[in-house]
Amino acid sequence: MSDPFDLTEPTPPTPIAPATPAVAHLDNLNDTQLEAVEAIDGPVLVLAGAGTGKTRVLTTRLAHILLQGKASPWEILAVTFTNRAARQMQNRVSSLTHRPVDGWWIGTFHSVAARILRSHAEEVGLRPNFTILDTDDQLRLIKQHLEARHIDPKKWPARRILGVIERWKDRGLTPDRVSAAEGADVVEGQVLEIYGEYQERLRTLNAADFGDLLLHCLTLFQTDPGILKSYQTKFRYVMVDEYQDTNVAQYLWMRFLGGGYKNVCCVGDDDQSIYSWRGAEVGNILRFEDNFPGAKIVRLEQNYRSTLHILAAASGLISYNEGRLGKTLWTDLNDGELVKVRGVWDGEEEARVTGEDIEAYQTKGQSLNEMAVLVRAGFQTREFEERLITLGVPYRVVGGPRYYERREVRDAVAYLRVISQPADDLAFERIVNVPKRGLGQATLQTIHQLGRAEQVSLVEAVRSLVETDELKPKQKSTLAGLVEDFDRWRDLSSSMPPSELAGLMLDESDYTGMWKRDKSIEAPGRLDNLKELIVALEDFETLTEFLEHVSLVMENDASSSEEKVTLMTLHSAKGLEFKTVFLPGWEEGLFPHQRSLEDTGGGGLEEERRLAYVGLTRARQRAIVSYAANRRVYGKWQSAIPSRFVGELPNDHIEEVNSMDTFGSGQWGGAGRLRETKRFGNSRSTAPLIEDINWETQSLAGTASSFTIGQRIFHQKFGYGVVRATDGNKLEIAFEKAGTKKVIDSFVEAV
DNA sequence: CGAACTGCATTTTTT
DNA sequence: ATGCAGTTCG
Repeated sequence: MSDPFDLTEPTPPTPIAPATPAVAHLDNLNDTQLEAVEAIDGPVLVLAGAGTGKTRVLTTRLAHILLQGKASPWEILAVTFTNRAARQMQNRVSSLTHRPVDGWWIGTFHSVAARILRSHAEEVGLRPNFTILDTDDQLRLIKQHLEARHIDPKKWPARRILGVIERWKDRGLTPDRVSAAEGADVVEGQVLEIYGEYQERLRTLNAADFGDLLLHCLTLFQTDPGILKSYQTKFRYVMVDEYQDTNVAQYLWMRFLGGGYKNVCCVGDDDQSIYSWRGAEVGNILRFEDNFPGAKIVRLEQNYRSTLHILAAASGLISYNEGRLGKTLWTDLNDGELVKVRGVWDGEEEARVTGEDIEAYQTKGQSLNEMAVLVRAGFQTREFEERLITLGVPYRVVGGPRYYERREVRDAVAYLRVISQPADDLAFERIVNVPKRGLGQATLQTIHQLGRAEQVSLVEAVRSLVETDELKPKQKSTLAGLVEDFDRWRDLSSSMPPSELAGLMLDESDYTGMWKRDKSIEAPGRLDNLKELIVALEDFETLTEFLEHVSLVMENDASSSEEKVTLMTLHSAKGLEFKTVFLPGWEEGLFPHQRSLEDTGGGGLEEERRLAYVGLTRARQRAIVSYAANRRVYGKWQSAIPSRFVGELPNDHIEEVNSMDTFGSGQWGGAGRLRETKRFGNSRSTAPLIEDINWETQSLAGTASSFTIGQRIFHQKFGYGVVRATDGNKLEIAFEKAGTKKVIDSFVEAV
């Protein structure tokens, strides 16, 4: 089958003929899974409950289509939300079909949309090498517009404005399609105008934000039926993962693309819809049958992940939600352990007891990799981190700042962007005075003015400015030199591989020099990141290619082989599973979170409940829910009552664990509880006595928290080592015997 | 121009 | 408690 319009495709390989008519890939599927896999024609909705083998169905189905010779790899579109999911699907389909993934259309919504858009950029007013902006860039742009309109940024934070605009984009609304009444209450009704200006500005910058990748595709499909048709003819099969998380724009997008053959298959679980706050529309999955008449619905209800008590607890909880499509999960597995529910005195005790549990399970032979602490909000990981550090239990926190969001990486990328695309004002602004070149606000203002007046990019404005006497001599010569550098680097870019160019540019611009001179503790790490970036660049032939990779795909796989407990939010835990799952902080106000109750009314609570459901269903063998009677929130102590979700867990499947029993102190009664708690507190306990003693010990030992990188130290448990990094009172130490660990400084002595 | 200061908000996150 | 952003001072 030829592919008339897409010239970028590799030579079409011969369609896959089933090597043998055997269908080995269908072995090991249960009846409903098989039904879903074999239903390849017409619209299909697979309602896949947690742990029911969703990924397996999706990948097997794709492989099945290929192996049946129903379509060639480039005729199937499969979209996911995350790169991780996309990669997983690629790998599994590739191994099922024994074929490389080249030229397949398996990717995230955004990467596929970008791929389509690059081929037709001109149709929506962009050039093919357009830049993809990230949140930081977006905010800076919005701020500029707010400033121009003299809007008080305190009253109307850029975040808020951007939020409104993004929700419009999520709904597939370009500025001209937003009804005038909308946003009337935001910035005195000016948001819509700002949205329009913002979009215009993006075009001038030859840039698109993430939302645009989809939105521009929609425009393209609507305005050019020929192009739409060509894609509709191309994609014989369309598959969508995590359908409950799609927003309206994504729904429209995939409906366009699947509109030719109407062989669309969406997989999802309405009970795991937890992203409405970023525009996901549960209605997409709830209304699938209306949107795709004649759709076949397959329910996957056999759970292979969790033991009965966990599953029953989760099912009981989620049954409090209304408006579900409804599934009855069941399992073959044994009853397993009851879900433990533990009340504790405060957050510190919660962390301490959890830490003890983790050590106990580890002693019993369970891998730390199989344990996770899942929290509602990011700041909650802190207490657990501190506890695990004192215990010397390795952990990793998922969801910190991403690699490409780090300052040095963004700066370096900005340099590349200026080279690749001189019209990229945002990149230019970012690095014009980094490293410090004595070009401040005033200078920038002048450049901006001219740029606006002449309708040219900032770099162009600078070119004219240095011909005049508008600037002070010093700034003038600096800018002239800078533009010269840019030009020289750009010339080199045609003859030099990107990685080499980047190295040269970062050196010549004195960017690396800046960090080498920096004496702060982060500086060495930043230089490492820059080196990493240059290594990453080696995989790319062109700058454009690399920049797309950075904005859409790149991530930090700080994958160490050492076993670690995982700390992360419930949101980022979706799709994962662990033998043992700790679910702390089940208190009213924290979980369900106060904001979710206020903002979205009833819908907010249900989404929180789904989040709880997601949390429980991550557990294969045991789940431990806990709540504290007291918790410090923003530095203030607050008392809390157990989450309503605790009460919604069915009694038959839980056991209440009194944490005090752990210490055989049950006989102490009420007042004793408090004392007991404090007595077992660690050095950070609020009990005055303990704190005083520790201060004294510290000063006597002479171990102030002034360790420096490279310093040699001794630790009671791990022996000798060298300080690798510091973070407040936390130290990262490379021990001679025990490997690299994080420890608290008071446990370490200088030698 | 850059460094220190003050005020203020502070769920969840991918691309 | 803490960080970040915007403002003020040298």
